[in-house]
Amino acid sequence: MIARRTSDIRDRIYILIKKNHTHPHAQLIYEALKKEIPSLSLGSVYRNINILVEEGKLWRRDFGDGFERYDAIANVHYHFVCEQCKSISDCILPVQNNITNLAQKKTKHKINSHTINFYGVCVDCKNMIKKEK
Amino acid sequence: MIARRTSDIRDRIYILIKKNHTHPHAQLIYEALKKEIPSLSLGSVYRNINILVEEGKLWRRDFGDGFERYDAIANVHYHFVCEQCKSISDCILPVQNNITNLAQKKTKHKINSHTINFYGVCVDCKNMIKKEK
DNA sequence: TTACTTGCAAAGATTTTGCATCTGT
DNA sequence: ACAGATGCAAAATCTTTGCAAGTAA
Repeated sequence: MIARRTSDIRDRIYILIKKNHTHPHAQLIYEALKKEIPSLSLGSVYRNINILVEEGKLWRRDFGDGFERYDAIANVHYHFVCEQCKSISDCILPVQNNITNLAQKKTKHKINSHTINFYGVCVDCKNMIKKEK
Repeated sequence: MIARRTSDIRDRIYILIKKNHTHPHAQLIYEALKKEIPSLSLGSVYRNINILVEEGKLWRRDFGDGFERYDAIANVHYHFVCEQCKSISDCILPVQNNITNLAQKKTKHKINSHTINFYGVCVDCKNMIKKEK
């Protein structure tokens, strides 16, 4: 492993992703931190995110909207994706270990983990639709 | 809706995705069909895939490897992603409607559906590892 | 004939990378 | 001083799009 020096930028990126449960992508992280660190460059955001992923502090998540998004690994949790506004939010549910067991019985592949994404309409979009009626 | 004419290319793309359970991405579909239709262009593959998605015949799937992959909608099923070779295969398991119900109780968002991805090591990679030992 | 489809190449969008400079240790 | 970190811009990768030519109905 490469010896890492401390990096204020890297620390801030990690804290931001950890605190923010909307799983922001690189551009959004860049815009948020640019306010505090005007000299910040987008390349550094990408580079540091990749280092954090390598170090196992972040997980890359893809929700199919064309951006790489990230999860600060703390506890396993699932995700909700709004089909209207494409927003992503955490879905706190007990880890369904029985699903992994069930799947393991059906396949010869070795299963280590699983992710679940729920799709639907978020509260905000539901309210918006109500008002339009 | 736009009036669609028949298109041999579009038909072949649909059939290929339907038959092939590895969820190939555009470039792979292009390479496979190029053998049969030498004049084929990558742009047409992308355009036709998008039309099929619009028509509801395909679903876009993202497994986080930087490519858009596709599913010919027939029956709901889950996926297995090999962490080593990144291959994707179907994981046939009864639809876990209870999970959707469970999640619905925990959130105010309206949940319509869910996807599950299992991660681990596929049979081929397992065998490869065995041989190396 | 009309207007959808195609090939080609250029343009877009997101992410990575080379290089000179800066900085933590 | 050394090696990692940064800013900047160019490059790489995947996908979309404009345009002229081809073609199903």
